[in-house]
Amino acid sequence: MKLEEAKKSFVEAWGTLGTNWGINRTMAQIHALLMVSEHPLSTDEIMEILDISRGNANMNMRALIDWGLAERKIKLGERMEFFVGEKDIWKVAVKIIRERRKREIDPLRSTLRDLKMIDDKDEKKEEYQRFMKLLNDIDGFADSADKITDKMVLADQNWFFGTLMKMMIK
Amino acid sequence: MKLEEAKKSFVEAWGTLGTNWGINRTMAQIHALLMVSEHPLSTDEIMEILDISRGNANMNMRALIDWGLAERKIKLGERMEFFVGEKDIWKVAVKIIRERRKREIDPLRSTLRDLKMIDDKDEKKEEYQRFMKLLNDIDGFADSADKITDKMVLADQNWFFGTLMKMMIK
DNA sequence: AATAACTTTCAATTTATTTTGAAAGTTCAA
DNA sequence: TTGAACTTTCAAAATAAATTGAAAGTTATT
Repeated sequence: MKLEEAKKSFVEAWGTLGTNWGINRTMAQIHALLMVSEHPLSTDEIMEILDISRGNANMNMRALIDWGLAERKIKLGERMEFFVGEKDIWKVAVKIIRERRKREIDPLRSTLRDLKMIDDKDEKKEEYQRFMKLLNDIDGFADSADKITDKMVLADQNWFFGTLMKMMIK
Repeated sequence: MKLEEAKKSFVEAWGTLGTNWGINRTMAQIHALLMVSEHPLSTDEIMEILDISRGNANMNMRALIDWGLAERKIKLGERMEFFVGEKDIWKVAVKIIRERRKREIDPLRSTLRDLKMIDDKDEKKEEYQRFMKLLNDIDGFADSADKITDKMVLADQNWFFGTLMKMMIK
C-alpha cells in the first residue's frame, strides 16, 4: 500500500467511526483529512478531495469548528480561508466527550430531576420506591461519569491513562 | 406528576438517549419499559404499551437479548414468552460499552493495522513519519480505552468509581 | 396429523438524516 | 459604490434507517 492510499483509507475509516460518535460521515471525513494533511486546506480543496458540495463542506466545517476540532487559519494576503484540524488524539477525544456530555448527559439529568417530582408519593409505596431508586441510580452514575470527564478535560493523557492504569493493575 | 406519567416520560427520555448510544429509539424504549415494569412483560403488552408493531417489538427484543440487556422468562404453564430487563445501571453501562467496543473499537484497530502496511517507507520520509505517528497515537489511545473497559467489565461499580474518584481528587 | 398459539422474517412503506446547489449574503479592493 | 471573490443559507432531492404487517415458520396440544 502506498502512503496516499493509506491516507485515503484512513479518511474513510474515520468517517465510518465518526457516525458512531455523533459526528456525521462527512464531518468526520473532513476532520480525518485535516489530520493527515500536511498543510491547511481551503474549502475548495476539501470539496475537491472528498467530492462533496460547497454547502456540505461549509456546514460540516462550521460544525467542526464549533466542536473545537478544527480552526480557521488566515493566510496573509489571501482572501480564502484555510482550515487546520486538531491532531492530538487525546484532545480530539476530550472535545468529543465534552460535546456529547453537553448534548446527552446534561439533558438526561435535567429530565431526571423533573421526573423526581412525583406527587403521589403515598400510593403504591413499593413501586414508588423502586422507581425512585432507578432514577437515583442513573443520576448517581451520570454524576460519576461527569466527574471523570471533568478530570479528563483537565488532565493530560499520560497522567490520565498512565496513573489510572498503574492503579488498576494493583 | 403522577407515577405513571413519570414512568412514561422516563421511557420516552431513555428512548431519546439511546439513539445517541447505538441503540435505536424503540429498542431503548423497550428496555426502559422493562426497567420500570414491576412484572415481566409479553410481546403483546410491549406492543400495546409502546404502540408498535409485532415485527418491530420482536426484532428489538431480540437485539436487547443479544446485547444482554434483557432476557426471556418462561412462565410455567404458559406458551407465551415474557421478558425482563437488566435493571442494574452499572451492568447496563458495561453491556453497552462492551457492545460498542465490539462494533467500533475492534474494527478500527484492525483497520489501523492494515494501514500500517505502507511499502513506500523511504519516500517522503517526514510525511510518512507523521502519518505513522498519528496511527500509533490512535492505536495507543484505543488500547488504553480497551484496557479500561476490560477493568470495568470485571470491576464493580463502587470499586470502579469509588477508588477512581479518590485517586483523582489527590 | 391437524390445528391453535404463538414467534420470526422480510419486502414495502414510512420517517429521519444528509447532501446538493443555486441564490442570497458578506467583505474587500479598486 | 461597484463588482469580484468568497461564504452562508436553506428548500428540495437523495440516501439511510426504522417500522409495519401479512405471510411463513415453529412448537405444543388434541
